[in-house]
Amino acid sequence: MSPRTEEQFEEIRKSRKYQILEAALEVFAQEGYHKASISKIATQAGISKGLMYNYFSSKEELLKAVVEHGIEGIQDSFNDIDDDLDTPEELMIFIRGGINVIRQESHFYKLYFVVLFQADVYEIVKEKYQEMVGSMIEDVACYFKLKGHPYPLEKAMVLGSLLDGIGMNYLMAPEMYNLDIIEKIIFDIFK
Amino acid sequence: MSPRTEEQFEEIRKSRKYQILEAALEVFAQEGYHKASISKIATQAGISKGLMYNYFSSKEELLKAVVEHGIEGIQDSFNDIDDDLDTPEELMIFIRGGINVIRQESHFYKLYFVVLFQADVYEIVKEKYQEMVGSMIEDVACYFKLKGHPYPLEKAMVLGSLLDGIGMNYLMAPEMYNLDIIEKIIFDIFK
Amino acid sequence: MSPRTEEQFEEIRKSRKYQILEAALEVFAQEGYHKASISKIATQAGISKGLMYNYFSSKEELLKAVVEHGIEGIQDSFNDIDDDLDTPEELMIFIRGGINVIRQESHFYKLYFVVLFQADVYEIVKEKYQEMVGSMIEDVACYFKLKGHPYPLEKAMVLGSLLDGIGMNYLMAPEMYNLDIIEKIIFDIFK
Amino acid sequence: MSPRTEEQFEEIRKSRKYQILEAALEVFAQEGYHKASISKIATQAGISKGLMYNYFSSKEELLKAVVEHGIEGIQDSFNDIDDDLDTPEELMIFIRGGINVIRQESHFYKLYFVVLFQADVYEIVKEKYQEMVGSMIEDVACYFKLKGHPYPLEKAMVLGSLLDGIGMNYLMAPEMYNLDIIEKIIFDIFK
DNA sequence: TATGAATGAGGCTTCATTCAT
DNA sequence: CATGAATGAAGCCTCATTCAT
Repeated sequence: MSPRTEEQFEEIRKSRKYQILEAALEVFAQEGYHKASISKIATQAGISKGLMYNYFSSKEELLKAVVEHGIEGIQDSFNDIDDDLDTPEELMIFIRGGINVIRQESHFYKLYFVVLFQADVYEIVKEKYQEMVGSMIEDVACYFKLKGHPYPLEKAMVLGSLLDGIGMNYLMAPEMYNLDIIEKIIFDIFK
Repeated sequence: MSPRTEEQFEEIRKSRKYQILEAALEVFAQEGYHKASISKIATQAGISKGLMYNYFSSKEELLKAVVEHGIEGIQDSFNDIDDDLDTPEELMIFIRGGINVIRQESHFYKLYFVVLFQADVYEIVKEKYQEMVGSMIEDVACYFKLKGHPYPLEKAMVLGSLLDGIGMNYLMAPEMYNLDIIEKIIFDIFK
Repeated sequence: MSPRTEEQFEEIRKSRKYQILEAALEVFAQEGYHKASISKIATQAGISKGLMYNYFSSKEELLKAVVEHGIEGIQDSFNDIDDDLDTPEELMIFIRGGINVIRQESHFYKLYFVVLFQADVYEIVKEKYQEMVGSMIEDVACYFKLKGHPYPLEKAMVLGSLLDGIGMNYLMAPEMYNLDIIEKIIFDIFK
Repeated sequence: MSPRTEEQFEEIRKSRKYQILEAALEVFAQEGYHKASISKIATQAGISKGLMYNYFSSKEELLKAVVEHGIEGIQDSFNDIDDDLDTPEELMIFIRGGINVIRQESHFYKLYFVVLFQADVYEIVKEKYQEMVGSMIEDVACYFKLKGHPYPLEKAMVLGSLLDGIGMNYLMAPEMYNLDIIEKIIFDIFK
């Protein structure tokens, strides 16, 4: 067997890292930052505690990486929509996108809330989050301004908050929230 | 000289208990259940760690008591409204009530979220919360049914979620949320 | 009401002290020295923790007093017998006395073992105990010497140990030990 | 350089575990369960407090393991005898075995008593002890039944109690108990 | 004399992190 | 690169003891 090339090592590292990030996302979301233990995350990722520290220098760094990783996922989900937001139809698509994130990225969404309300944890990832949220709100505010709404920014905030609230409650009791109907109601409100 | 009377002891206990509950509410809301330490809560309350256990038998019990204490506060805020919810005016009063809670009971509101997303912690106070939230949603659903809305329950959930979302975001960045304008927008939506 | 006389005070103190000693004996025997809490003993005695310290300056002092108190009880039980030990009949009476102590003073007997095997606790009351045990062994050894036994001291120790062992096991499972039959067997052995 | 093999890890764990069990046996026997601190046991074993929990999940589990460990030791001491108990010679061997346990496994013997009289502690290891004691008593009762004794079970209990009592007193003051002479006396009694 | 609030040391346990191999 | 043994700080909780009233 010839020794592995540098590229192969790089490949291994990348896939390991992904493995760890996925495991960490799940555990953080399930248990919260402080309750989640490195040990459990390592087990979930199928590696040893020691190896974790080869990839992430501390629990905090791991969380930061998980959040970055998750934001990328969210942004991918929104990417097709984000571009333009001019017509009501596009707003509907945006809203539907938001609700789909709730449906599909529930792990990350949960982490989002878990992290948001853990002051010391939030500090760690504040910047990344605000960047993500800010740009979305801005886009939507643009739309409402275009439509002549007197308080476009606040209206956008209301929409954003509504989606957050739906997501939050849906995560708590998915069986009670019929997202299809709720989507219709939201359409009806913001059309 | 002479020993304290029973009333004196009761007085001491009552005021200490209040003192601890307030401190705990603040620290739990700030730090989350797991990060908040009994030690810190005791310091915040100006007492020794040991004394905490003279009033609450465990951290869990303390949390339960804090939540109960907080719910009482909330219910006081809503007291005048709870009764009937028939006219749009009454719904407006209800919404204003919700927003006032966000404004005034921000500690409890934060605790509400902090607890909601920590599965193991939520388990501790599930019952108390569900009772509070359930009855409110029901009242609002009744209103929408009365008004002939096709999905009254879901509509009520949307309103509830919106208030939750507003509360959440307001807590994260109060300086960015103009609650007066937002109140108007919500009125406009649900009138 | 005329103020209480000094004698009355003395009377109260004595009866309180007795009350505490009885409660402590029970709790110590039930829970062991380290597990037993002053709080529990006080409750059992029907007084406050603080008052305990008016009568006994520390937990250790309390234990010492309990043991002294208990030894007095045991010695009373043996008093009628101890005097002379010359005939087999008298030995029988002695043995029966020992077994009756097991039957009747089980609290103290239990404390005896509990204390005996708690090195630091034993240190506290070593002297008292050894004094009590030593004098009994001596008496019995005298008897066996009189009877011409080659190792009277050891024989006495065997009898003493047997009674201790019976007591120990009886306390662990009284329902399994038929003391009447066992008494007969012992008689048979040492007659 | 290269990572440890699984066998190396196993070796480490086995020897550490033994080290801890020995230390724990000594400290538990010396101090009793409640007084013995994990801290002290760890120090005695020459390891850190934290490491203890890598091997035993709690103080209770540690005690259980220590008792099991001790019972194995005892059973080794009795191994040659256990089989049959038919002739007086075999009973003598049994008795000698019991006395040798007193002599050689004094730590465990002391633990036996320490645990026996701490109700809550006894509860932890009840099963293990009862199994050990029960089978011994049974064997001896069988012997006395064979010999036509009217109360074989009680006679066996008397022998068991005698050994317990000897053990107890020997542990309290080994210098005063000449086990060789006592052995002879016991032989003489039960022959 | 009598109470129980208050303290603080110490015990059990968890867990992020380090390190020898 | 990979493992898990090992450490130590920190957290929850208990309890003997003190003290104001």
